[in-house]
Amino acid sequence: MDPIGPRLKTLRSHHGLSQRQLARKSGVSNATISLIEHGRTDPSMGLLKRILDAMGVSFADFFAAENRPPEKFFFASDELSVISSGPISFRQVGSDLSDSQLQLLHERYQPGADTGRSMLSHDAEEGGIILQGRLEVTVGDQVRVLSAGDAYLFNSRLPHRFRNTGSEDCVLVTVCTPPSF
Amino acid sequence: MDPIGPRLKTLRSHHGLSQRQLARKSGVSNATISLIEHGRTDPSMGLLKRILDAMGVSFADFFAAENRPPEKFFFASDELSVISSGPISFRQVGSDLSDSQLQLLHERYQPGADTGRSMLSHDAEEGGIILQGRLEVTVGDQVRVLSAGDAYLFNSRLPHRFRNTGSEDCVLVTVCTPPSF
DNA sequence: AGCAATTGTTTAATTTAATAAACGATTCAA
DNA sequence: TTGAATCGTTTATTAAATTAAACAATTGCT
Repeated sequence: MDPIGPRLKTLRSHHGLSQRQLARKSGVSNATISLIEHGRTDPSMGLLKRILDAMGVSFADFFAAENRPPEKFFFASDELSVISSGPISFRQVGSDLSDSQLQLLHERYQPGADTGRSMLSHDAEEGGIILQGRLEVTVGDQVRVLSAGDAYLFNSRLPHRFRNTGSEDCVLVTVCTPPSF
Repeated sequence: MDPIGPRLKTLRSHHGLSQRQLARKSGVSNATISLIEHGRTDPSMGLLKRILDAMGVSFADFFAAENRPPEKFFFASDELSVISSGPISFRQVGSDLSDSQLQLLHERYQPGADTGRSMLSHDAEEGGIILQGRLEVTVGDQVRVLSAGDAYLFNSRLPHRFRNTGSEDCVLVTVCTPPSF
């Protein structure tokens, strides 16, 4: 496993707590916290949970991300990578999302553009906000035409479809977690 | 967290393994596996990891929160819930995100609006695309002024700040996973 | 200066987890 | 009906985590 000691230490300092303060809040001895942070002991799950609880962090949160921060934070408009062209164009924020949990896209649907029905098996979640034009969105057995300012949010396991039934381009910002491609 | 014993037991049977088979694969005694499944012992992290490794399951997977799909998928423009008003206004897609991994916002910064420095302790990731106006974004020790079409993407653990240094409103779509509030 | 209250670390003692081995209960084959 | 092999559980022993207490170093207050 990866060193949880340093992770715990930075988490503690981010909360502005000393080893002894955290020890009091969690009911764990300060010695144990020191030993864990230095990797000199293999803490039990129950003990680790008491420590994380004291800082309001769940196991899911703590183990969720071993993803290092991306070195590139800002993207000029012309730096957005074009993923696909044709009747539907995607402009993605960031080029390599292998370390990222977030896929942010600027999309444009030409009149008549249609994704077709897609059923994604992986457990993801996606949403979007319409900026311009109209878009017909199908999720499960529900269908709705959204226009500028409207939005959607659903679990990607559900079958879904996007279609521009209007006569003008439809522009929207979408997001997916984790990235779908 | 919830009792890991029953969860581990169902995971094991789902993999078609007996206690002893799993014991051999993981290098852990079968007695220990029985004790864990019955909650009669508090396993150490290293031990639990060996068991999960034998089944190809990561901590993140094991503790990943089971998120049920939201029953509401579509949101009309005037249904976006206004989270905060003042110099910065947030319009959020969805009202209750407790089951969601995705927080999608339509934001408007008035001239001079400033979030101040914020250091979030939870491990999240956030991004956004500028639609209108200009916004000064600070991440770590980097600063950049973004304008329409530009974007950002970073890990929320890093200290960051948003500021509208221009003379007109700045409009953007942002996303955060998991939700920050 | 000094005293008091912190900080993080280390060590001996204690509590607890982890193992090896035995247990009774099944199943299947001879 | 045996015997062998498996299953999950329980117990005595061993190994390791956890603690309490003392350690040296630092900070702030008088």
